[in-house]
Amino acid sequence: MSQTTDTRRRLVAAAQELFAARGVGATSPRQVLAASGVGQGSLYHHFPTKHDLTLAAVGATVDDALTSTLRVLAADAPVVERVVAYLERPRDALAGCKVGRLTSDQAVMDDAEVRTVVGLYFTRLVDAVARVVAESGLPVDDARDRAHAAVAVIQGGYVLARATGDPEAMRSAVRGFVTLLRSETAR
Amino acid sequence: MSQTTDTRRRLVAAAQELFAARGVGATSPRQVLAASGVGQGSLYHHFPTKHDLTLAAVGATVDDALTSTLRVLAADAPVVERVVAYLERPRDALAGCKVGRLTSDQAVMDDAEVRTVVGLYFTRLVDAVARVVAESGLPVDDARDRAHAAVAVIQGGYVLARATGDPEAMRSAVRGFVTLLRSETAR
DNA sequence: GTCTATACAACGATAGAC
DNA sequence: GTCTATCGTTGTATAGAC
Repeated sequence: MSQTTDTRRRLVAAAQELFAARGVGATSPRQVLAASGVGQGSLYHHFPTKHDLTLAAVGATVDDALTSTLRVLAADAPVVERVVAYLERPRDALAGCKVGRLTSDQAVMDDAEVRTVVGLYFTRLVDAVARVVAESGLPVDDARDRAHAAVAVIQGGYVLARATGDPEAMRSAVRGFVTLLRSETAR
Repeated sequence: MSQTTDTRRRLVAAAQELFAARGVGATSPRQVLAASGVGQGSLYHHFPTKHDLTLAAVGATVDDALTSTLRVLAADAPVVERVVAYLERPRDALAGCKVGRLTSDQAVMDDAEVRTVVGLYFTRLVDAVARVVAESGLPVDDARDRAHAAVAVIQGGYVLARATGDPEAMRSAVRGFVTLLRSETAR
């Protein structure tokens, strides 16, 4: 593995962490430098502008998140339980969703390319959940509505937990939704 | 009405608009000046620091939002329909929630006083929805879970709509949740 | 209370030596 | 590919006249 590649990775990894903790707009290239331990010249060699660094870091974060979520949804279990497994997955509620938080980050929304990457994450996530729900035999449109609601409960759970400073808010929202989901199935 | 009060109001109104459109961290005192038409000296006379201006503007936005939502929840209708009325309320989904978006705004989360105001908004909102749900006779804990889920669906709906650039994502999430809510009631 | 002018740090980015 | 030094701009805030 070349040194080039290694430096690049350290920069991207440092950017991913800082973006997750403080957002893109509130993170400066200088902070990424300090966190990664590389020099200023190196950063601008690998990533000429902040846009380039942001695209690489957000792209990596989106890939990681999608991969691990799709694995949970593909488990060998009844349809409802696979959706419930997604919903009840352990999460750092107070940290917020690494991807979802970017939708109110002006530095992201002002950058068409990065915004597209964030949009694709949610499109694919909702599609994956909808496919699972549709296995139950529910009409496709209804399955998509359920999928949107499920993903929204998680994203909103993050907002509630962060706003109140209480991770229990996320768990309460999930419990409320799962109860409704199961009560329907049990009918 | 004194000129002092009027200048103050124009500053707060301009700050509210800019904060709603671009967030607190991404809005500078200079932009507030330009939008309000007042001079630099005036701003710093009424609000010595950005913190002071932020607290006033966010406080006003929270008050407005809470007041109008509580009115919807107090309508004269069956319990489930009052919750549905809150859920189906017309919203500018692509703009995001003026309050919810602040939970991923670093300038807000770094300011303990402002953060508290945002937290209280959601605490009160969830409490209000939970009280309505509890009128149905559901145990209090279950009512609170439903309320958290309902508010989360809306907040998550904003995230989905903004991420995908499609307001239909919010409507789909709401439809999915309302269907589950009504199916339970109809049992 | 409001104005103009200014201070000082941090921002994103570039220059040019090695 | 990486370094140190520096650029021009904007951020938040202050000074002092009116």
